[in-house]
Amino acid sequence: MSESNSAWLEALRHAELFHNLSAADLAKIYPLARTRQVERDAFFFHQGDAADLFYVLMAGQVKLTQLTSDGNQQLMRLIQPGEMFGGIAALGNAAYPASAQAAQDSTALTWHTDTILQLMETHPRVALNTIHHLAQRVQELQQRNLELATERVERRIAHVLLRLVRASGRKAETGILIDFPLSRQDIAEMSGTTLYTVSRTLNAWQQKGLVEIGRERVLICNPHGLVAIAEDLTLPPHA
Amino acid sequence: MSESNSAWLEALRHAELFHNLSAADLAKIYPLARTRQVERDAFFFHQGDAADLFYVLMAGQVKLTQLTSDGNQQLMRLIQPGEMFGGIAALGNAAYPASAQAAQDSTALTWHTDTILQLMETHPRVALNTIHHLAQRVQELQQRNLELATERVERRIAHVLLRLVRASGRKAETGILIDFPLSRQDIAEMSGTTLYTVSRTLNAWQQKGLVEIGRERVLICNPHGLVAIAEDLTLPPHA
DNA sequence: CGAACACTTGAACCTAATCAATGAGTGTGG
DNA sequence: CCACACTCATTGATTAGGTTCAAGTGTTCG
Repeated sequence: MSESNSAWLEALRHAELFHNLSAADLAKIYPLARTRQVERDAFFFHQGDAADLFYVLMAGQVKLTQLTSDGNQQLMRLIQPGEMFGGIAALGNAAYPASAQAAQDSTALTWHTDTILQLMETHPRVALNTIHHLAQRVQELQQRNLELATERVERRIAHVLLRLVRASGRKAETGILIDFPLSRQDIAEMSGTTLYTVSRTLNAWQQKGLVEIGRERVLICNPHGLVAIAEDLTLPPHA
Repeated sequence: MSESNSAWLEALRHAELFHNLSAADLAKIYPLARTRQVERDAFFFHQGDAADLFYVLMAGQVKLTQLTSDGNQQLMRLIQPGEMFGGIAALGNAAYPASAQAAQDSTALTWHTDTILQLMETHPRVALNTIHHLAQRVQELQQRNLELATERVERRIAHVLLRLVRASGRKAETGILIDFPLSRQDIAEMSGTTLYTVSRTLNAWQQKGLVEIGRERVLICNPHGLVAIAEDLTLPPHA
C-alpha cells in the first residue's frame, strides 16, 4: 500500500484542512490518521453516535443526512474527496448530529478528535483553515435559511440545483451534469419540499428546455435560465 | 474612562472568544481594540459593507438582520453582551452578509480583522474558542434549517420562542419573560412566516394559558406546554 | 390630541402537500 | 433471456395550511 500511501499524502496537501502546511508538517500529521473504507450504501457513522473521529474523504462520495424526531429526513450535504466531515460534532458536541452514508464505495482518513485539537494548538494554520471552512459553512447555511424562510418552492429548487452544479457539476456535451446520483426524494429533502413537487417542477423545466432529466440524473442545459428563476429576474414579456 | 476601562477588561475575560486566556494576554489584546458606541435603532454596519471590523458587544442589545434581493427580511440573531458578531465576514468574506442594528443604546469593542487573524496565530486559544463558537453556530443553523424544511408553522414558532427563552429568558413572577423588544413582525421573520400568523398563533396560545402577550412582549407561562408543541408530543386525549 | 405604530381579526385565495394510481427503468434469478 | 420484483418517477384530483388583503382596534409618544 506504499503506493497509495504517498498518493494520499499528496492528496492531503490539497485538502482544505491542510492548505499551506509544510511538507514536513504533513508528513507528521499523516501517520496519525487511520484509513477507513466503506461500501456503497454503508455508513461511516450514524446520527447520535459518540463523535470521536474526524473524517477527510479521500475517494468516493458521501451523503450527510439528518433525521427529525417525527421520522422526516433532510439531506444536508454532499461530500466530495478532499472535504472534511464529522467535524462539527468532533469540535463541539459529543454526538454526531447527522448520519454519513456512502453514495459510492468510499475511503476516508480519520483522526481522533483529541489528536485534531492538539494539532490545532501546535499548528495554527490548521486552526485557521478550519475557521475559514466553518465561516463559509455558516454563511452558506444562513443563505439556505433565508431561502427556506422567504422563497417559493420553485426558486428553492433552482437554488439547490445551482448549488449542486457548483459543488459537483461536470461539463457534458449538452450542458452541466450533476455528478451525484440523486433521486427526486433527495432533491426534495434538500429543498424542503416533496418528491411530487420536485418531479412536477423538473418536468416543467424540461418542457422549457432548461434541464434534461432521467432516473437519478439531472443535466442543466441552460444554467442562465435557472439563475433567472432563482433570482426572480422577471423576464420582460416580449409584447 | 479608566474605571470602565478596567471593568471592560474584566468583562472581556468572560467573552466567549477570550475564555481561558491569561490575564497577561488579555491585557495585551484589550488595547488593540477600539470602542464603538451606537444609539438605539442605529447601525453598527450594513449588509454589504466592507467587512474590516470584528465586534464584541459590551453593553446593550443588537439585532442581526439579512435582506433578500426581493425586499424580504429575516431576523437572524440577537446579540447579548459578551457575544461576538460581524465575525463571519471578517473571517472569510469581504462584505458583511447581514446588518447589525442596535435594539438598545449599545457599546462594542472592535478589532481589525487583520489583528484578529494575527491574534489567532499567536494565541491558539483564541482560534480554538472561535472554532468552538462556529461549530455551535453551524449546529444551531442546521437545526433551524431542518425545522424550516420539515415543520409546520406553529411548531416553528414554538421553537423560536424556546430558543429565545434560552438566549434571553429572564425569570418573572408568572413565567419567563423574553427580555428583548420583539414585534410580531420580528418573530415572524425568525420563524419564516407572516406577522398575521404569529399574531393568531400567540393569541391561541394565550387562550390556552401557555403565554401572556403584549406590545413587543412575550411571557412564557408554561414552557413545558410549548415544548410539547415544539416536539409534537401528542398529548394523550383524556377520554 | 393627533399621528404613527403595533396588533387583531375576518374572508378570499392560492400554493404546495397529500392521496392514489399508474408508468418506466433496473436488477435478479430461474 | 425473459419474467418478476423492486425502486424510482409521473400525473391527476383533492384538500388544508397559511398567505394575502382589508378594515379596524388599541398604545405610545411628541
